Amino acid sequence: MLDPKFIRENPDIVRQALKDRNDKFDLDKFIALDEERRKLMRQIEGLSASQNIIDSEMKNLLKEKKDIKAKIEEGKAIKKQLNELDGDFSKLDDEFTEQLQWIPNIPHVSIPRGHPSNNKVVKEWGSKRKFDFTPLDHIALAEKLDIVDFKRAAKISGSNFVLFKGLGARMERALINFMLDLHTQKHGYKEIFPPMLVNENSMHSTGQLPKLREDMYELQKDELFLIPTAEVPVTNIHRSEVLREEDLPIYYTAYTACFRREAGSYGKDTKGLMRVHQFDKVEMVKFVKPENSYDELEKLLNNACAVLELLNIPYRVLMLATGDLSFAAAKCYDIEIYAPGIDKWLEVSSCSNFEDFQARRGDIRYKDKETGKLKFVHTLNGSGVALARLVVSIFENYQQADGAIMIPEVLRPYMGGLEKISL
RNA sequence: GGAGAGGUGGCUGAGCGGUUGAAAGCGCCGGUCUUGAAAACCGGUGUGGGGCUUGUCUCCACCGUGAGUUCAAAUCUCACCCUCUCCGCCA
Repeated sequence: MLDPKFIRENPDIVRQALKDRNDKFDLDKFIALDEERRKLMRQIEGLSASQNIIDSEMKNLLKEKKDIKAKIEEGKAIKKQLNELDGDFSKLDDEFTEQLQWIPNIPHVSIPRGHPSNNKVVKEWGSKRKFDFTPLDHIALAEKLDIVDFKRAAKISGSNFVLFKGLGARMERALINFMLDLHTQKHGYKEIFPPMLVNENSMHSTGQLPKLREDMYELQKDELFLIPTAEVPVTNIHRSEVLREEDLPIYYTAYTACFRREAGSYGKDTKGLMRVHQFDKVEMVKFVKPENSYDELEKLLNNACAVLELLNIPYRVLMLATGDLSFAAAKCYDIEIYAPGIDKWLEVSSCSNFEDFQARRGDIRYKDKETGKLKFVHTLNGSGVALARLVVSIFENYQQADGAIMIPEVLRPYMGGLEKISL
C-alpha cells in the first residue's frame, strides 16, 4: 500500500508508475474520490468539534446545578446533521480504502522500464554442461529410476501434483536441510517453521489479496488460505508490531510447502515438475531499516546464488523490468537455472525489495532512536531456493550416460554419503 | 465439541454514563547528585488522521472489531474476532 499523502502530493510519479507497469488503475478517479472524502471529513470534524464544545458547556452547567435542557436540544440538532453525513462518509471511506489496496508499488529508479522483454541479465554463473550423449529430460530420468511418480500423484490428487519416492524423496529432504543449514549457519538467518494455513489479514498485508485471490487455495469453511509462499506467514510474524531499532535487521529463513492453483496457466510449462500445485521452498525474509534496504537486497540475492554455486548449477540473474514486477515489489531479481534435458531456463528464485509497501499494509514499524518517531520498516524476501525446478535441473545436469544421477557433493552428507542414484 | 474467565498505552493494571486520552506502578528519555555508575529525587514520555497562519499551532478520532442506545460511551446493549482455564476428543 502506498501512503495516501504521497499519492496526493505526487500524482505524476504514481501515474508514471502505473504506466510503467502497464496497470490500468484509474488514478484520476481515485484522486477525486480522495478529495470528496476529505471534504466530507472536514464537515464532520467541524460538527464533532461543536458537539464537544456543547458537551463541555453542559458539564459546567451540571457542576453549577443549572438547567441543561437547551443544550441538550442543541446537541440533538447537531446529532441529526451528523447522522445525515455519516452514511455518505463511510461509503466514500470504504471505497477509498478498497481502491488504495489496488495501487501497486512504485518501481525503483534503477530498473528497466516497460515490457518483460526488457528484463536485464545482470549476472551469469557457470557454463552449460557439454554432453557426449543426448541428455534425457527429468521426466524420463525420474521414471526410469522410479524416484518420481507422476501417474500415481494424479490418481491421489490430480494433475500437476508430485509424488516423490525413494531416493527422490530423500533428495528433496536433503536439499531442504542443506539450504536451511546454509542460511542459518553461514548467512545469519534464524530458522522459522511457520503455519501453512493463514487468515485473510495475513494474505492482505503481504499483498496477495485482494488482487491474486484466484491463485490461492482457500478453505472457505474456516476462512483460511493455504500459503503460496513462506513469505506470507513469516512476514506476518511482526504484523502490527513496533520493533526496536537495535533488533534490526531481522533475518528469517523458513522451509514450507507452497500451494498455488496456477489458474490460467494451463499448457504453459506444465510438463513434469515445472509447474506444480504443491512444491517445497526455502524462503528468506528480512526486516530492515529503510536506508539499508537496497544493500540488503544485494546480500539476499547473493545468499540465494550461494545455494546454486554450492550445487554447481549454472544460473543467470535477471533484473526485472517494470512490466514484469510483482504487485508489491519495488525491485526484483529473478534467478534462473539451466536445465539441459528440456533446454530451458527455469525460475527458482525471486529476490525482492518491497520497501515500506508491505510494512504499511501490515503495520510493521520501528522506533527511530534519533527522532523518537515510528517509521515503517522495509521488508524483503527471496527464495533460497524453490525446489521442484531445482530438482529438474539437478536431475538433468547430473545425469550419466547410463541414466544414473550423480548426487551433488554438498548433498552427500545429507544422503548418507551416497554418490549416485542408479538402478 | 461443552463450560467458564478475559481483551485498556511499550508492559503490569485501575476505572464500569458527563473535568478520563485515560489513575498507579514498571520501563524509557532528560536533569540534579556522583570521579563514574547505581540508588534517591525532579521533569518529560501514546498513535493515526484533517486543516492552514507549517506552529513547543489547531481540530478530529482511537480503551479487541463492528453496529446500536444516549445530548454525552472505555463505561450500557447486540453481533463478531481473539486469548486463557477446565472437561471431552485426538497425531
